[in-house]
Amino acid sequence: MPERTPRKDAARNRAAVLAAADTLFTRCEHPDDVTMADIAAAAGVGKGTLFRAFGDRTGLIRALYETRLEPVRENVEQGPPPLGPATPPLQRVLALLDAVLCFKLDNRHLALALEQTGSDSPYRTEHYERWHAVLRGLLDRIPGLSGTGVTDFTAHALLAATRADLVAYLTTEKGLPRDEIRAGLAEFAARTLGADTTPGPVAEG
Amino acid sequence: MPERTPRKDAARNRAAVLAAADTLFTRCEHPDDVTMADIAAAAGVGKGTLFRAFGDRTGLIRALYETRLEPVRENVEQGPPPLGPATPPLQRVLALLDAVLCFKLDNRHLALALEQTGSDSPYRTEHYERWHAVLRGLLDRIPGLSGTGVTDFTAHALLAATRADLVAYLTTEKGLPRDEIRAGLAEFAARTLGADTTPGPVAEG
DNA sequence: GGAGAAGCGGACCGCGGGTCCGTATCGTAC
DNA sequence: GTACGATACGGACCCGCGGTCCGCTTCTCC
Repeated sequence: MPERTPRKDAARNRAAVLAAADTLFTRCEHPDDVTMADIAAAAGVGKGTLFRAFGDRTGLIRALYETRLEPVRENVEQGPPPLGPATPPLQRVLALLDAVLCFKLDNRHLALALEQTGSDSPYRTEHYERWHAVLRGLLDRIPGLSGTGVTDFTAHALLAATRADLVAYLTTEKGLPRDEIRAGLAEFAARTLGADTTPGPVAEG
Repeated sequence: MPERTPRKDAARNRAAVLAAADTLFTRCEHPDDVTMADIAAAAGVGKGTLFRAFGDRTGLIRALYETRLEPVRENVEQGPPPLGPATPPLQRVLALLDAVLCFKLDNRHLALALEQTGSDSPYRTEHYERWHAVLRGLLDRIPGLSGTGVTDFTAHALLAATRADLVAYLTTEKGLPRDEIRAGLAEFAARTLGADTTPGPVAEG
């Protein structure tokens, strides 16, 4: 439990690996194209180092994902409206979903890599539990939804609409432009929340 | 294009492999536990036969999935209400979603295996396109939704709420009972469709 | 600067998907 | 029934990837 501080070279290498993995996942066509050996080589590091630092492939991807996600998390937890806590529930739900969607659009390959890490459910992650808890809490505060006991499922369902492979499919296969997907999600969410449909343009976070 | 009929032993082996794979996937804890060699052994067949018949692992899983799904498809396309075509759109959407959900509950491991076939998007399948097309067609006929141009996304989003890994997570990790999930999905769907919430009990198909 | 802990790296391993080809079986023509 | 080409069989084999191991290097602390 003393949580001793890591050695200098270890910290440097860890950062190098994350950076290398980031660029590799960004450039690649499909997450499987990026092997652990590739990442090690790109980081100028041995494979052992990489596994020592992150445990396994899933651990590395998770760490990278969390790192990238950090700014969004911060914005949600203590940022200004419309993402921050001062926003009224309904608008904040919409803002949050849009933020998650945009994140997945911007980090398509990384999110894909994370979600399709075969042996490990994408739902068993810290950040998913976090999003779900926040979303559920907001839904409970929306009139007409609270107390029905289905806010839990609703939160899951809304997040499911931002799944990385769905996003990848809509953009890559179907060629849908970014804003069309955002508008689709926004209207879908608004509808399930009982808000009237106001499809006005959305500002980028 | 002549599509010559397969040899008798080939047909027999194909059936044996499908049957073996079915029981193995049903029994297993996680889809990855079932290897191609396992399936071949259980079917009393060489690995070569298996790959000759189905191309690759994905092909085998897809074939098995489609086979299992066939009755549901038939019911939707030409069965009696509430799944069949005679049902008014809104109710039929609900019935269809419930049918898909029940299918995934009943074939959890198989659906999981299919959806997490790494290198191949679960959206690029015949049956997904089919469900989506049907659903979208129904949504277009529901007053208050048609013409908005978002029925396409809505159909995707509704189907996303039935994703196999979400279902697996809710049942296995969260321990939610079957009917609670069905009720959750039903209410969620009803809400997005603008129907008032009538959480009455649902009959099993 | 010396000792010991912490970290490094890349040869190595096991396993699983996919291939290959000599052999067995089937369908058909006679 | 038999002979023969086409088709399918099967399991030894290959390859690539995630993950491990251990002799060597580098850091840290006194």
